[in-house]
Amino acid sequence: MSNAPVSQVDLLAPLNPEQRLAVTTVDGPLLIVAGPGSGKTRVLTVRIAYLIQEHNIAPWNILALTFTNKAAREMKDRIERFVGERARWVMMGTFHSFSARILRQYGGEIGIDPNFVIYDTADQGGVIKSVMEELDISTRQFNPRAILGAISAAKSRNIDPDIYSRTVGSYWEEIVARVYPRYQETLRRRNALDFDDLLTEALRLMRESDHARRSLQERYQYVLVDEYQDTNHLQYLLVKELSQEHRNLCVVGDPDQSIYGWRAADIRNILNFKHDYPEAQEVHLEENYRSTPEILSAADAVIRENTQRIERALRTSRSEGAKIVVRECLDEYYEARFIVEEIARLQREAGYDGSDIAVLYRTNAQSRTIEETFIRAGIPYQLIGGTRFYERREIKDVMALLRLILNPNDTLSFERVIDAFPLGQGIGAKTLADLEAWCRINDRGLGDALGMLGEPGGPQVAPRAVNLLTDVAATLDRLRIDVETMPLTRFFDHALEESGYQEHFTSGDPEMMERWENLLQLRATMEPFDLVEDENRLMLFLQEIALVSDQDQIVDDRDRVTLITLHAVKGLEFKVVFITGAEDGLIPHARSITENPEALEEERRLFYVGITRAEDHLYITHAARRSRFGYADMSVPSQFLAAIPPELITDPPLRKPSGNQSRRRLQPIGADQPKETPTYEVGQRVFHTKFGDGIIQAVEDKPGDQEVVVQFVRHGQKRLLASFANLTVD
DNA sequence: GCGCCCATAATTTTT
DNA sequence: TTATGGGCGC
Repeated sequence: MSNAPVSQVDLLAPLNPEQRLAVTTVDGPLLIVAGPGSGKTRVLTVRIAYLIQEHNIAPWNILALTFTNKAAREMKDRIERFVGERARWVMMGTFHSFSARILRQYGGEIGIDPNFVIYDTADQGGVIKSVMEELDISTRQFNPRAILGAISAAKSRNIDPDIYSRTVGSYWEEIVARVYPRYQETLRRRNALDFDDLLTEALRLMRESDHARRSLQERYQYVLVDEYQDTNHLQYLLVKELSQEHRNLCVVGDPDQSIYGWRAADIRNILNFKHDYPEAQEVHLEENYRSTPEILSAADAVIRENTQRIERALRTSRSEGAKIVVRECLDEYYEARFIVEEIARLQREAGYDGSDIAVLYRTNAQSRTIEETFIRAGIPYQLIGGTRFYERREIKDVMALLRLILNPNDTLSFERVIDAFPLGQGIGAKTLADLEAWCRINDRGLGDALGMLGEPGGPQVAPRAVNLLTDVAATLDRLRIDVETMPLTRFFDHALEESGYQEHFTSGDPEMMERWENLLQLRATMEPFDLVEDENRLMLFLQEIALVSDQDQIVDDRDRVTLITLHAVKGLEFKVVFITGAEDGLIPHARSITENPEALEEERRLFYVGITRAEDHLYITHAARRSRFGYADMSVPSQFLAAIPPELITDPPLRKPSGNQSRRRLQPIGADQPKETPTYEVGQRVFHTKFGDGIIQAVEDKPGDQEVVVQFVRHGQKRLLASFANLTVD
């Protein structure tokens, strides 16, 4: 790409007046309230290009914080199209990856070893459990996950263990107050930071290191924050610190799309922006380029029910489209089949690709039935989130080894390696507990413990264990030297060999072969790092893995339908969207119905986010009966559905007043499942709501269904699935 | 120290 | 219905 300057006119030409204002209001704090589909990403990218191009701001003086790394990457690509390679120097990333970056760079100034590892939720759970054990708190009586949640909530509000212990008001909080400080100490000894720590420590860095604060504040002349409605208090404080010097802070968000209150996102950050920055200007983007009027009106009708919001009027630039299909299904299997059949029809009749379609659900558990049905029907899909790739056992094992090589104090990874690798044969829980006890008493890391084995003052373990551990330590030390000299993928092979892990995969057992395939996939993600000359390539690799978001894992594949939660789908758009499980108890989730009204409003916003992802077609399905833990439970349609004006919803399937019962009619709850599909025969005269009158040319039996070929009077020949075609026999 | 078996809890949502 | 974890025997 050439660096030929693009004129201001070119940059701004495709923008509407509101968008233009959002781009050209350059100095001072700016709040952009961007409705769904209002071209927010375009505004952000043009704004950055504009700063570089028209205001001669150096790219490295611009910081843009996004919600996912994928969003950052895409924005960078788009900026590059405007300003060329210079775009690479814009600092872009998520709050977490940016924080990790500045901590690696300046962390030493506040006592953080730059080789820290990042602990994910599962790692955190492990630490909590071991701390609870140490404190003799029963993990059966107190749910470790709940304790972790309480600690995380405290951290997100910048409440440290000291402050927390002073505000304890219940027995439960007392338990948390005992675990919290020990948890933090354990992480520190292990040179590990959890997700929240990345933010708390980055903030501490800004506050406690004059050098870091000055460097960063001076550097970032322009700070942009996307999805501002979902930032938490820490992120708010961090942004405030970063933008202090130049005060060119531009935040973009939509209060109606705030859906992360449960993880301490504070909607007040955006609502109070003008209060916090009195000189701030405000621009609203209200023209929607994404959805049909039907979809936008439905979304608007739903969100209007919320009381805690700022009224606004969204406009659509699109012309009328299809009505919204709201469909009751007998149970989740019928729901999945309905989706499968409708997708087949859309692809056949409207030419949509799989990648134009998304199926949304409230809980990951719902994806299973849908997946199974898709597999049987041969519909390619990609599942986002759920049981994640990096949570598979073999992946976690190998990652533990890699992390241990980077950070000798990572006890958690060490324990996993000892348990899972032939290398650790003969070393048991007792020995590991002894090591940990020594670390705790002496306030030293695992690396020291292994180094002082057998020495006076060293860890007290059985003599046999000393020998075994010495061998392990020696192997790890050798690997730490090897990693310096080998490309990462070669090191991967080498480490698996040396640690004996490779042995698991020589049997030819199909399950093990599948696990091996997964490992090869992990190896493949390392390949780009082979080109990295930086001696920190292992660290960079591990960090990238630790901070991938669900959305980051989406691949571009024309054929594949996306299966994704309502939360993870934020910021994305699809031509066709199915919102499934629109039942009370799921959306809104049972947990939020009983809680405070604010939780219910957040659920409604979540539903709103789902609706507004759709461009052309929106389907909302709900089941009359759904199984939970193997029991079938009756469900009622989501209370949110009532808000959608009936005229936006398709008429119920056409039925003749007499005679042939339409098989599409919902069976009364509790009735037997309809076993037979109505049978169509060649030569029958039929009526289709869209194609009109026709005559059946051919019938092909399918499992549980029929495929019919119909010659329509006005629309020619169509091949239709009987269960979907909405055919009425004359 | 290791492996098997049975009881029991679990499903909100994620960086 | 599935995943985990504790208990127990070797």
